Order: sequence, then structure tokens, then C-alpha cells
Amino acid sequence: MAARPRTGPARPRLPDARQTMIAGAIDSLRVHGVSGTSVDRVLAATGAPRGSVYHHFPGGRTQLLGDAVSAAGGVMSELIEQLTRDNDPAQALEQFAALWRRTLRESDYRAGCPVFAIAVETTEDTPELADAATEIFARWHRALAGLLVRHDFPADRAARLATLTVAAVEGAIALSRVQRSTAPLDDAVEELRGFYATATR
Amino acid sequence: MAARPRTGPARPRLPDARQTMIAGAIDSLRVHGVSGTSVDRVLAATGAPRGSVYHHFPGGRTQLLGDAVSAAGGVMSELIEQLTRDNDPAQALEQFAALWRRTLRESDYRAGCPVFAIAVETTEDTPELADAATEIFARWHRALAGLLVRHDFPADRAARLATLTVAAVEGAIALSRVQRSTAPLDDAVEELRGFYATATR
DNA sequence: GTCTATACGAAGATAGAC
DNA sequence: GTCTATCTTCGTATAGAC
Repeated sequence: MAARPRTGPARPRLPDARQTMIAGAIDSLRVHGVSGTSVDRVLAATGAPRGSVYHHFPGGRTQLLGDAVSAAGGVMSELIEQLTRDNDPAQALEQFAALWRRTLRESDYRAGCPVFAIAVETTEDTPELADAATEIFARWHRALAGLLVRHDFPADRAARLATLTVAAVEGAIALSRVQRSTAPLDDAVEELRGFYATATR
Repeated sequence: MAARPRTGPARPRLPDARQTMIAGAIDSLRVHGVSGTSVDRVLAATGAPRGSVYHHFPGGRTQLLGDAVSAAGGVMSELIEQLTRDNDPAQALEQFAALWRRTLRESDYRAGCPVFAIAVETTEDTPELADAATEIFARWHRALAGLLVRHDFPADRAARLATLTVAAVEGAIALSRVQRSTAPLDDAVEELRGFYATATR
């Protein structure tokens, strides 16, 4: 990923304009999706001046979005890997769902998943985003399928069930957004957990 | 993409310019989402002239999108109601999935669900779209939950399982798009069908 | 009634002032 | 190195010609 193009020794970690813009882009991706995330919107949200974007992201809007997705995907992946390392399947799912319930409520049901935002839009001009999203989903799938295998699911069933879980949680988050209620997420997760418990292994 | 016969300078004045524009808007919603669906794009895809939009849709872009969602939602709802009337749960799901596999392949994994496109974007300027989408999802949920109840699921489990199904199918379609393969949809649906079969009633 | 021409603003990008 | 001013293109909408 893009390394710091600065010279000199250990630069102090200042509250970087670059990091701020990436955070703003992630927020916008969550709420407005890819097409809805304009440079203008990010600038308005962060208060950064216009030219700064092209100083920090020579590739312009495309690079800003790409870096935002990588950053968001990295953080979410680490979280999922931690949850799937320290819990059994039902617990991991429940903790993940709890975080999403909170995000939904705190954003007034406006914010969704920034990685999923890429999956629901075909953008001819930025195919690299699709590749990045695919990799991130694969990482989540790997973590979850591994957890299921460690809990005695056969590999093929674990793989399918991991896919179902990712699809269902992402889908339910979207339904919860439009319905302005966590009920779809709650219901989907409850059934999934029942599935984990009763599934033949 | 709307089929457009190129028969010289004079386009055949076909069924209805209005219907053609709605169809074009639906196609664009499927591929590019709400923010990505501009009037320009619909015009380019349909070959309709600029002013026609505001003649047929005095409410402009907002009305065009609203009518497109209503039309698409109506067609899809009738299909789902038919499938859930004439089949058992596993069959209905399989037939619905088969249609989506076909759509994914034929669109080269570019087209998704036009109603779901609304659920994944928060658009402050068009809240009526969210309401329309909510109603359509409710209609699908009703049809599916009813089918499950008729197949001996208790009402509360049927309701949750219907939510899980809608969320999982929509989520899996998106994953299939970005992954350019029907595998996510196939896997999610196979697990769901197993769930239908083994679930305690 | 259909379409062309255009006004007006938003958005991506760049040049150059400080 | 940061920001402002500006170019260009795209997008929504309207006026008005035919």
C-alpha cells in the first residue's frame, strides 16, 4: 500500500490531513456509496481545502476511494479475525452483530458497510475497487470458515455457511437501514445462530 | 441495457417513450445504484431526447426513479408471490435463485436488484424511495413467511426465517457480482435450503 | 406533443499564488 | 508545501422552436 512519501527519520504522527480525508471518505462510502462519494463531499465533511486532495492523493478521487477501502477493510478484517479467534461461532456472530446494531443506531440508520458499498455498484471507471473488495470479503470468509471448521463443521459445509453468514449479515444491515430498525439484523442473526447450533456436523 | 434497433436516423416510435425510460432507469439502478443513475445515463441508454423526461416525468429525476422502483418492485413482487404460491419453500427458493443466476450471467455480473440498490444508499433528497423499498421488501417478506407457515413453521420462526432468506439472497447477489461468479449465491442458497429442511417446526 | 438549445450549478482536476 | 482561483465536463432543469 502507499507508503509515506516523506524523507527523514521517524516522523511524528501528527493528526494527518491525509488520514482525516481517508476517514471522511470511509464515512461517505458507508452512507452514500461509491457514486455518491464525491471529492466535494469529503472536503465539506473534513474541512480540507480543495487542492489538498491532489497533493495527498495524486491519483485523485479514484486513489482516495481505493485507499479508503483498504483502510476500512483492514480494520474490519482485524476485528473479525480477533472475534473468530477468541469466540465460538455463535458468540463471534453475536458480538459482530452487536457492533453493527450500535453503528446503525448511532448513525440514525444512515451508515452501512463501506466494503459492501462496492459490491452493490458496478463502476466501470474503478475496477480496482472491486478487486480490493473481493480480497477483503475473502479474508472475512477465511476467518469465519476456519472458526467453523475448528468447531467440527466439515470443510465444505463450513465454507458454504461462512458465505451464507457474510451475505446474510450484509444483506440484513441494508434491510435494517432502509427500515430504520435493527429488527432485520436481529432476526437474521438469531436464525443464523440457531443454524450454527442445530446444523449436522 | 435497453435493446435499441439501429434502423437509420429515424428511430421507430415504439410502444411508449415513458415505458422505455422507466425500463432504462431500472437497468441503470440495477447496475449503477441510485446515485449512479443520472438522467443523462438513462437518456444515453434509451436514445430518448432530453426534454422528454420532463414531459413524461414532471417531477424530474426523482419521479423517474420513483416510478422505476415501483414498476420493478411490482414485477418482482408478483413473481415472488407466484413462486411462493405454487411451490414448497425449497423449490421456490431454488427457482428464484435460478432466475438470479441467469441475470448475473447474462449481465456479465453487472446487474443486481434495483430495490436493494435503494437500501444500501442513504439519499437525503429522495426519502420517498426508501419508503417504497420498505413496502416492497415487506411484500416479499409476507409472501415468503406465509409459505413457511403453510409448511408448518410457527409464525415467529417463519417471520425470522423469511427475513434471513431475503437478506441472504440479496447479500449473496452482491457478493456474486463483485466476485464475478454465482458461487456465493449457490452456496448461500444451498445452506438455506438445508436450513428449511432440517429446521425444527 | 417532440425535440433542440441552453441556463445554471456541481464535480473532477489543475495552475499557480502565497 | 498549502490553499485559492479557475478550467472543463457532467448533470438537472427549462425555454421555446418546430
